[in-house]
Amino acid sequence: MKSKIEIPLKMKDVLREQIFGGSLLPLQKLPSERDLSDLFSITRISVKDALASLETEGLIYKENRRGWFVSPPRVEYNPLSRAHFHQMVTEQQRIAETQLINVSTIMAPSHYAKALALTELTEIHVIERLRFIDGRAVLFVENCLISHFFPNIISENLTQSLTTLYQTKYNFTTSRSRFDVIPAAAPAHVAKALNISPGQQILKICRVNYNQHAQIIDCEFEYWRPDAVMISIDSIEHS
Amino acid sequence: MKSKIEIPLKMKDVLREQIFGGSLLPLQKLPSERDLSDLFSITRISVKDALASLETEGLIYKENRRGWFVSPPRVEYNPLSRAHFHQMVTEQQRIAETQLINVSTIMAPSHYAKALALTELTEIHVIERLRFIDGRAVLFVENCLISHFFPNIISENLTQSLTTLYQTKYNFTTSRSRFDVIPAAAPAHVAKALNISPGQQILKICRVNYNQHAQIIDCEFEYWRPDAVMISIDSIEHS
DNA sequence: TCCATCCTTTGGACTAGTTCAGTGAGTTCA
DNA sequence: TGAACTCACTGAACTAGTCCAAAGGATGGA
Repeated sequence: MKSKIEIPLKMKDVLREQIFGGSLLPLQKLPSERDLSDLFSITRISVKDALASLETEGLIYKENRRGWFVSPPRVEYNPLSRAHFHQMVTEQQRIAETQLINVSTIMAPSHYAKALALTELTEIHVIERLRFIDGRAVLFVENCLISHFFPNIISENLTQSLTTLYQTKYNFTTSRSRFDVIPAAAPAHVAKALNISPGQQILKICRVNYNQHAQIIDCEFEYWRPDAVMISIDSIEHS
Repeated sequence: MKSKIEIPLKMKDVLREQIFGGSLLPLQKLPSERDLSDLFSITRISVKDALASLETEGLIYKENRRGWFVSPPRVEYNPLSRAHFHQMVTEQQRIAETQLINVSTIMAPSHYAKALALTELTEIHVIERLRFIDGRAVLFVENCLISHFFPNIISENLTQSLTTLYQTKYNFTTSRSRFDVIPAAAPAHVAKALNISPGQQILKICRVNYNQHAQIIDCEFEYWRPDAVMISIDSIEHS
């Protein structure tokens, strides 16, 4: 009975073809899982498997209890470049937005203390922001600033680039940065902000920035929707 | 009826605890899906969901029709560093092996031609290799060399570092490299070599290397098991 | 000793349903 | 006009099974 393995393959192929062929456009909604299961005469579990598979290919993405959508092209992101988010996105003819989610001032818990190489209790500001490309939430960012380096920063406009703020208001330039890229699962608070299910696959980037005096001044945790980005680095740009 | 959502969560929590607690050691096999479904009194579909979720956390991995295993710690990988695979792995107190899968000499098909910036029909060597860490296949690599730069290279020992070979035999040093990191799905030939199911999530790295005369001499496609690696880059190392 | 063959175990890929909980559009009402 | 409410629709999370194909250990014969 060949049909058992061929029908779900066919559904994947049909959708893939329509996406590449342009019948389904970026950000467009796919039919519901129930409708697809009727259309292709397969069970919803098979539909879900096929959709999940197209998702890991980066062709489609889902929003919690809203449905499945066609992924727009990836943005190219160079974590070593000085360009900030809005600049990078605009250069690629896309539209960037930033939304401030939360700001808090706390004593650094262990995972932040470790990233910042803190050896004693230190006060930090945690700034949580959500970033959009073409109206779609693709990136959740947590910035952790060692608070004594940045007096009164929390009363500034925190929707703009923090790097610019460091430079203009505190006279800090980023002389060095270190970062790790890790395929990971979305923590609950990130999943909520990005409107994905907790535990879903995301791309995590941990950055540590040093100022011109070789001091660690802040670190950043970025959580990207995995279909939205590609990391792109050229060694010639910083040699 | 709370039990419906709590039991699968419990299974995830139990396994996670045992992994972090050390009751389940790296490379150790988990009970079969059927056994887990009996042990926790949930269906195999729920077991599969929970296991898939632990997989995206990077805690476990599977091998085709063999079972689920506990993931060893990630290796740190700096694609910009000159260190080759064996050196990098050994420095991290792990054991590296390389296995030659296939070597062929062909006219560059479009996806290779694009990466190599070729404008006309050009002959290339394609070297496919499988890399192991602590006995586990974690990385599939395709190297594409523009053949006129490397006369007779295919009769060399291709299990060693190609970069070293470029230097000692052809007097080429890598002066610049460009690379992209993309969360992607495993193509069929990669899935087969890594013994994962086709379409499973992997981390793809595309590298292009330039020699000291600023010529593109080869490119490389790396396909990593996503739980096996973290990309780690420090801007100070190349400034 | 070696090698082919069998047989058990494994995940892979399905069918056919149910219940639950957010989303969001449309309706109601002060 | 605008805020609150309703309700159909969505994916999320399950249950309970079936059949298939590859992997690999056990078996047995040359």
